[in-house]
Amino acid sequence: MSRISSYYPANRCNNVSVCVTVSLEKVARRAGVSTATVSRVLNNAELVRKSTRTRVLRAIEELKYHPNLHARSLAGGKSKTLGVIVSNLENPFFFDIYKTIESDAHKSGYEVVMANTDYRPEQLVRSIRLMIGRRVGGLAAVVSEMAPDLMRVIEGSGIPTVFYDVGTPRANITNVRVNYRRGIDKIIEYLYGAGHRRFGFIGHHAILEPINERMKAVMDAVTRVPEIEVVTAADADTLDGGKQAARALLASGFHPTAIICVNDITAVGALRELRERGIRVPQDMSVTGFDNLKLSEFCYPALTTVHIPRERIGHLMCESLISRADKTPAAAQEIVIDPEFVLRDSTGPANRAS
Amino acid sequence: MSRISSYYPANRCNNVSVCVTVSLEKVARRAGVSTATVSRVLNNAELVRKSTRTRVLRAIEELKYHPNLHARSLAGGKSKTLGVIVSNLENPFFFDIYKTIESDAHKSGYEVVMANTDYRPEQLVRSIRLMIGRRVGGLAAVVSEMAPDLMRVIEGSGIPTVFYDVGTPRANITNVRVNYRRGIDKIIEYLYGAGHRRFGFIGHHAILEPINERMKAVMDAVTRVPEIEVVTAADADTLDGGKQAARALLASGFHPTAIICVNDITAVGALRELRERGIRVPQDMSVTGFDNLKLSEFCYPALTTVHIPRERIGHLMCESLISRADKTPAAAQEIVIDPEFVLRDSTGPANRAS
DNA sequence: TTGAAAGCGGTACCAG
DNA sequence: CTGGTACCGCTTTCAA
Repeated sequence: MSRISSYYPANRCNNVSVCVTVSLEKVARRAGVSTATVSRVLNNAELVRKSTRTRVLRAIEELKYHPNLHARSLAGGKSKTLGVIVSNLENPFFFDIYKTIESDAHKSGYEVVMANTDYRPEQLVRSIRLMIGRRVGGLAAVVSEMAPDLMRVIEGSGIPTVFYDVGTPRANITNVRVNYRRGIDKIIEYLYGAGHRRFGFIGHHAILEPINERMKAVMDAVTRVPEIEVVTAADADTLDGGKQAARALLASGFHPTAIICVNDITAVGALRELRERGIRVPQDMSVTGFDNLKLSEFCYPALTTVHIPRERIGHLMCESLISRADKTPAAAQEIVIDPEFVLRDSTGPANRAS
Repeated sequence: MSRISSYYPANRCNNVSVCVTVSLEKVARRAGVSTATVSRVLNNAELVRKSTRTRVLRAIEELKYHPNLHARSLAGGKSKTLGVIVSNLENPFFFDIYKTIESDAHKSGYEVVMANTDYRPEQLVRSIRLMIGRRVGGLAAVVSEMAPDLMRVIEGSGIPTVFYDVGTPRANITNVRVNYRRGIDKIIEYLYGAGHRRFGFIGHHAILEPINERMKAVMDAVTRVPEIEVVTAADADTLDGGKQAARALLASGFHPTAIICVNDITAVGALRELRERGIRVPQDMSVTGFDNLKLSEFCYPALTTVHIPRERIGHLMCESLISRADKTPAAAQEIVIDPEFVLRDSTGPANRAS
């Protein structure tokens, strides 16, 4: 139930439009100076006589003047704005990177505009166009999806860009990526050592393509060590998705002793499904995550996972952008990060009885 | 360790700047038409002869033309952009509302720009100025903090605005709020009925002010029922914050039988602290959350909490904005939502032994 | 130190 | 249907 009460009659809009269009010119007129002077006060305050400045400032105050940013960047030609595109801000993995970029950008006097794609390629394209249209000074794409000839569009725009996870280096495009294979290998190595031979792999739709590195790393392990068996399942990159995927996996008839999840979020979802079925972790089943989110310490049992340094990634991406945007010509490059294994409570020796 | 490899020498930037400034005019010239015609093709495609349009479209394609959105909104005067400001996007509570607004906005042809304040009033002010500067067509503020005379600035801007949680209705400002008191009362009522008399209350810094409704509701309960005792603690609105607050609470010497948390995130943090100390939930201690995040079902034990309909709130906020932005003059109003109690596994009878 | 004026890249109205 | 053109609000020479 909700209560709705009107506070103002619908037609009480008289004095609102007063301030609808306060332009530089009006401020100038009120202060008895030219628009150029007002502009100077707003920017290089030095070049204006103090008394004049005070007068202008007062006019700005009285008129509640807010400069039109569109006009500003149109006239100025420069941007001081970075665009950040992420696949799924709901997953703290992306949020942590986003937040670091934003924070660094602010420190350098940049504004940030964000776009979320929900892993949808059309949305990615849309967002890229939007960012180009806004003439951002740099573009960071933390996405797992890709769209045909997107790279060419970006290259054509000439905007300094940095991709995480996907894409290839180009003239104006730098790439940051994590060596997921190494991470997966470390997990399998550990589990194998603990006696596990039958693995379940839980991905999410965007990562399911056989081209994906994490997926491939798992499948390659099977090829390498014949005694290993793997069955995979995938659903959305959410808690629910992980739960559903686990359910599908367990319904397949295959009986893994360990479930390797593509990330911590889906792992927490899987934990829930196991708990509901009375399958104990790690006694009956081992579960691993990936990312080392804060949540992986707070869930129960705490997740064995692989640490991906999200802050470091954010710093690298932002720095790459700003250094190029500020005309310090740097080479486009590729940066690869090695992840580290983190042992917690969700894994243990294989339960041979099962 | 990370490997860094350069793919391109630093000075290979020759053909990049080719496309740096493709304007309407260049497209027009290439297509052999006027800028007005190109503009028409981009907007009211109907009014242009098909052959002409094809020619223009081809020129756009060849030049990789992307309209400058700043110029567009400057000339057009209108915005088709909504601003959304939130306190802490890291908390899914805010994200869920944000996502709903964004989705609804897109359906109505609006773009969305987001700003995160981290509960900092200065950041709130900064963000509001930014949104006004961008001349957004509507502004949604999902924030718990407030800054002096902020409401006046917004009212002065004339931008259709909707606040969640804070603020008061004005000429152009609508308010949506949840009756937190009712939610807290339901929790206390349930716990009291289960025999609990000594409560701990965990807030977060932004909510700690005694003016805050949730805080007050708890304190009022104490006044109403003399046998109830409450001790409060607060930290950040994060998993860690909840954990720290729980630790502080338990270190105070006071021995509650139930801990009421301001929201689910801090509750999950508190659960972790209790687990580390070997305090069983709910046998030794009951814990409640607030918000009914997805996470509250997936944590262990699943949280007893209060449901806040975040999607509904998002819909309401967005609709309020768009209806006003599209010149359907609607009254500014206040909308109050009643939350519902959700019983799960983190609460039980008071443990009289403790 | 300050003002006048030429754009920045579009939109939209008015003629043709 | 299409072209010419007057702005939109601000920055930035160039002169004064």
